[in-house]
Amino acid sequence: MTEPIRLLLADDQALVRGALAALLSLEPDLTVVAEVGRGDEVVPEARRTRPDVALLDVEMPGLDGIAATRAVRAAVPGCRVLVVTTFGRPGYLRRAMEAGAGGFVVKDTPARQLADAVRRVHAGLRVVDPALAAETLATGASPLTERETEVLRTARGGGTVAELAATLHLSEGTVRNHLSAAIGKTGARNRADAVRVAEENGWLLG
Amino acid sequence: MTEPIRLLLADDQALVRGALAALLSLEPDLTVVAEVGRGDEVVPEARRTRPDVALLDVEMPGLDGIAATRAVRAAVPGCRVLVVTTFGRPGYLRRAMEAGAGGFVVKDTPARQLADAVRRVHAGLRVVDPALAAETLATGASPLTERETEVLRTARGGGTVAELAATLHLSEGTVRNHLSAAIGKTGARNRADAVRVAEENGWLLG
DNA sequence: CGGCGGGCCTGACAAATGTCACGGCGGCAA
DNA sequence: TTGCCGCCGTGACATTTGTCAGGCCCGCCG
Repeated sequence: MTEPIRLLLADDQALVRGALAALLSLEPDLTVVAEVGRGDEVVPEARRTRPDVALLDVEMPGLDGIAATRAVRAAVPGCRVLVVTTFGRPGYLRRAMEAGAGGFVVKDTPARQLADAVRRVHAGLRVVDPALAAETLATGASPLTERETEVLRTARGGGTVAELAATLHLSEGTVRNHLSAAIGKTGARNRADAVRVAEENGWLLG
Repeated sequence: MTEPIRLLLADDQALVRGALAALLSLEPDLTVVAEVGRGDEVVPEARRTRPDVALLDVEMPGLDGIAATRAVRAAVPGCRVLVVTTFGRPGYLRRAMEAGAGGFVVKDTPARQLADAVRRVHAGLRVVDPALAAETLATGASPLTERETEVLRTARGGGTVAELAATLHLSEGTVRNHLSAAIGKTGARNRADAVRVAEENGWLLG
C-alpha cells in the first residue's frame, strides 16, 4: 500500500477538532499530522509538517479561513485545501474557490462523506456541495458597490452615523446615502438588517 | 467488565455529530446507541433506545437544548444529560442546570476531556467548566423585567415599533419605553445592540 | 391605614435614522 | 463631440427611534 494522506486540521473549537481527528483517523489511508486552533498558525504548521491536505474552518481567530487558504496555497503549493464551515453562506464558497480551495464542505453533510471529500481533493478534483453551489449561482455576486460595502462593514460594529462619518472621512449625508442604498439593495428594512443580510451572503469579506 | 455506557448524541450538524460519535467510540466503556439532528427527536429516540447519558447541543432546530433537557429528564428519568454547546453564554449554564442537566461543556474544551465528562455525569456527578461557572456567577441573573424580555425577544426579528406594538397589543410609547429600559440595563446604544447583548448572555430564552 | 417602591403603561419631546433630489466626475458607445 | 449611465458626494426633509416625566396598580412594611 502507498503512503497515507497527511492531514492538517484547523478549527477553533478544540472539541470539534479532536472529534474530526478521531473520525478521519478511522480511515486507514488518512493520517492527521497537525492540529491548530487559529488561522495564523496554519502556515507555520503547514511549513513544518508538509501535509497533503489542509482542512480549514472559515470562522477562526487570527486569520479567517479564506485568507488562510490563500496564504497556505502561496506558502506551501503542494498542500491542497478543503474548507469546512458551519454556515453555507453563498459568498463564502465563491471566495474560497477564488482563494484556491480545492473543496468546500458544510458541517451539515453526513460524516461518512468527509473522508471521500478529502480523497478527492487530494486527487486534485473539486468538491462542492451541489445544493450550495446552486444557491451560490442564484445569489450571484454582491450587488453592493465598493463604498457601500466599506460603509456597511464599518457600520457592523454598531455606532452612530457621526462616528462612521468621522472614521471614513465623509459627510454624514454621504454615509446615510450609502447606507440607504445598501438597505435597498439587500431588501432590508434597517441598517442592522442590511448588515445581517450582507454578512449572511458573504458580501462583507473582501 | 461491566456493561458499557449507552449514549445518545444530539447535534444539528451531521459532521460534528458523526465526529463526536467516532471520538467517543474510541473509548471501550462507551457506546453510541442513537444520533439525532433535531431537538424534538430527542425524547422519542431516548424512549426507544434507553441511553444512560444524552449529549445535547443547545442550538438545535425544533427544540433548543435547554427545553430538550427538561423534556428528556421528565420522560426518561434514568437518562442523565450532558449539555455541549458552542457558546459559553453565562445564562445558558444556569438554565441548563435548572432544567436538570448533569453537566455543561463548551466546544472549546480539549477532546480528551469529553469522555471523562461523560463518565462523571453517568456517575451522578456535576460537570461544569470552572471558568464558565465563575463568569456565570459574575454576570448573575437577567436584570430585565418580564415585559422587557418579551419586547426584546419580539424585536429580535427586526421590524418597526408599530409592528411590535401591534403584535404585542401595546401602545407604541410603551414598546419604546421597554426598549429604552432594556437598552439602559444592557449598557447598549441601539436596539440591535441590546438584542445582541441579551442574546449573548442567554437572557432571551425562558 | 398611609407611605413607599417597583413594574407597567402612555404621550410629548429631542435626536438619530432613512429617503430623496441634486451636482460632479469618468467611462463608453453612437 | 455629444449624450448616457453609473458611482460618488452632499444637504434638505420626513420618518423612526430613544428619552423623559408622569399616572395607574399592586404588594409590602412601618
